[in-house]
Amino acid sequence: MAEIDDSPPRRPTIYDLAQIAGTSPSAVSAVLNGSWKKRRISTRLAERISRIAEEQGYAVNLQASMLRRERSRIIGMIIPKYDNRYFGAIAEGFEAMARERGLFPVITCTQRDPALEVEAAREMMSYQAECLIATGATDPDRIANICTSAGVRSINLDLPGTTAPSVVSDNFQAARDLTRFILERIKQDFGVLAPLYFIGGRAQDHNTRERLRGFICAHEDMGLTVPSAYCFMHGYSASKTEAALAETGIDERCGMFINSTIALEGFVRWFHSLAAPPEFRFGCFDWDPFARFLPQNIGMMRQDVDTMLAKVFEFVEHAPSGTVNIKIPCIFEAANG
Amino acid sequence: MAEIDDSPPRRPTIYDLAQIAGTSPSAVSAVLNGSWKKRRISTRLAERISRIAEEQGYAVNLQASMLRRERSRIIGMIIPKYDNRYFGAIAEGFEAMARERGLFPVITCTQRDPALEVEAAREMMSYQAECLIATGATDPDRIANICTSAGVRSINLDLPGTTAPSVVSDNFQAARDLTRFILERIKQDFGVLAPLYFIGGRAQDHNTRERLRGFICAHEDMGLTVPSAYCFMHGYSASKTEAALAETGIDERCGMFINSTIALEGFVRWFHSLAAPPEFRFGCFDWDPFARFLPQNIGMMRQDVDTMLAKVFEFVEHAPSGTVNIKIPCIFEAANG
DNA sequence: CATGTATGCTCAATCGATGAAGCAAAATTG
DNA sequence: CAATTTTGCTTCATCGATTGAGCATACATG
Repeated sequence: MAEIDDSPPRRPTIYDLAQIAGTSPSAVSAVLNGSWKKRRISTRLAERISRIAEEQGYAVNLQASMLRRERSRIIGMIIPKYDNRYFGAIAEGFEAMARERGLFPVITCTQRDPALEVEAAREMMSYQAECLIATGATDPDRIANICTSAGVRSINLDLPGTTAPSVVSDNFQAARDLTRFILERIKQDFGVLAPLYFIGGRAQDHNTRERLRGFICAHEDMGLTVPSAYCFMHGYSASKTEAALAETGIDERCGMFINSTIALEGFVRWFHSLAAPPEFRFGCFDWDPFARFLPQNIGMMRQDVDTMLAKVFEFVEHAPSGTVNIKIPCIFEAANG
Repeated sequence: MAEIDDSPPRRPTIYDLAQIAGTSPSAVSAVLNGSWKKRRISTRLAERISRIAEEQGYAVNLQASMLRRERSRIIGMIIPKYDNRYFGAIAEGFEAMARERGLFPVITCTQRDPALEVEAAREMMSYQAECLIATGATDPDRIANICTSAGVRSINLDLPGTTAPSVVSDNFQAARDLTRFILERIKQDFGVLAPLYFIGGRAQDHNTRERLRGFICAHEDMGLTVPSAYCFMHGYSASKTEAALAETGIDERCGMFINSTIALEGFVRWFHSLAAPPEFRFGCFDWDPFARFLPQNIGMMRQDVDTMLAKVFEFVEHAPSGTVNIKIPCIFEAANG
């Protein structure tokens, strides 16, 4: 069948609209970007142009517009994963808050891969992002340097850096509180006061270190010492956590501090693979709506995403002077497990 | 303190690099975008320019580059939420597969808000996206029209439309299988063959309708009729599902088909709010690593995200002729609950 | 009626990268 | 050695929107 070449009704430009309206491209531009009042275009012409733009299905070419303008209004974010509620909430909240402020959010997920993080940061620079939020970056200062040398501001979220302002959870305090809660609970339920296991995270990771510090501190508060063999830090991986637990004999009737929901996935997989699942009590740093109801779960430490993002956007609007590292308290939620 | 104005080491352009290298902007451009072999630039000059670009921290201005080029290589996706594993996996997989193919993925989350969906689609057009994937759109044809009138291809994912090619789960078959599995299980565990409750989703929603059809069909297969009062479809909202369940008296020892993880959130909240939680068996359409281990959960129907995305990218590369609607089988995973 | 000012537009340069066309010098060929 | 080809670059128009400057015309003022 012979096709008629109606194929490329190419996206209309302001030149096309100007032609149709019998006016100049600059009038069209002014009308469509809202500067027409200031540029003394008559209401009559403005309405006509708007109507024609509508009819023609005109959409501004942001590439051209941003090239000419000084500001792109793009705000970038890199984030490790979308596989848990914490990062999911950060991504959703970030988009919503950016839009509220008339900014264009662009998020890229970097799989905790340092090379991808760097690549993504460079990509954001190329998009002329005005500001980049580095969430949970493996090397925040590296990202901050990339931004600085492009004249772009950056803010660290979740994991702090030393070059750019940072907004993180108060990991130490929250871990200390959660640990105390678990210790008290095993004493109450099992009648023993014994050290907990610490499961998940990376030993080099700032947040893990802070939480481990709070964990150990809460033990000391109660006169306990944590044997180093009680700490399982095999990265943010369910499978590695599961494998590590499977290799070790863990006593019945003890307590565990699970350092992330991803580690919790490994933990529950291991737990349910056991022929005779033992009695435990665990608490988890980070929140999940289903994990809440898992048997033996006694509480989750939920990070306060809304407050963290509010702080981030404060910094977006007024860059703080000097190196700041804001710590946001977490919200403890007793579980029903 | 008097600040020295070293402030704007403005982002260097190819003109700046050309100046430094004592060459022309087009040579710089050719070297930096890889077309220099073809444009007969000497290796010597190419190396010098590359070094200078490196030193100066040059990053191409994609706005300018894309304006000039014919192709943007941007591929857009709109997605409702990031609050469950299904959409999370889609987002992560989409980004990875797009990058593998040398495309720039841009994802926007639209909160199941039809107005936001339209706004986001228009924004993608303005970014000169070459293709838009509409995931779980409330009105896929609306989005497809916006794309078509901008000369952009679109593909529906998760929810089908009539104008653009669609890739969805085989909701009917998977719902039928899941329903049969639950029915058999309650017969085995409770010794009764009784209709199940259907919980979650929207009655107007295509996927819900298909699943309901499979649900009813599986009942008929076993000689059962589903009372209409057994269906609770209060949207994709945990709170509304919870509230609806709280208002109704549901018998002990029965089975339920939960139509999404978000409905499951409402269900478990309701369940755990009861003074004396009754004996149930439930299965859930969609998968979650923790929900898997919830007591009384007997199985989850996991959507095959990798296969769905593979199909989507097939369509991205070779647009299918005519209206196609590909149905991808789901993967049943028996639960340990 | 000359002068001033407000109105309603248009012109043209510009943002940074790209690539077709062109040009000079070097290398090859007959 | 003249003619041709190859090499290695540069020039310049272009993508679409923006915006400072400018230019008629209409209107108001002294």
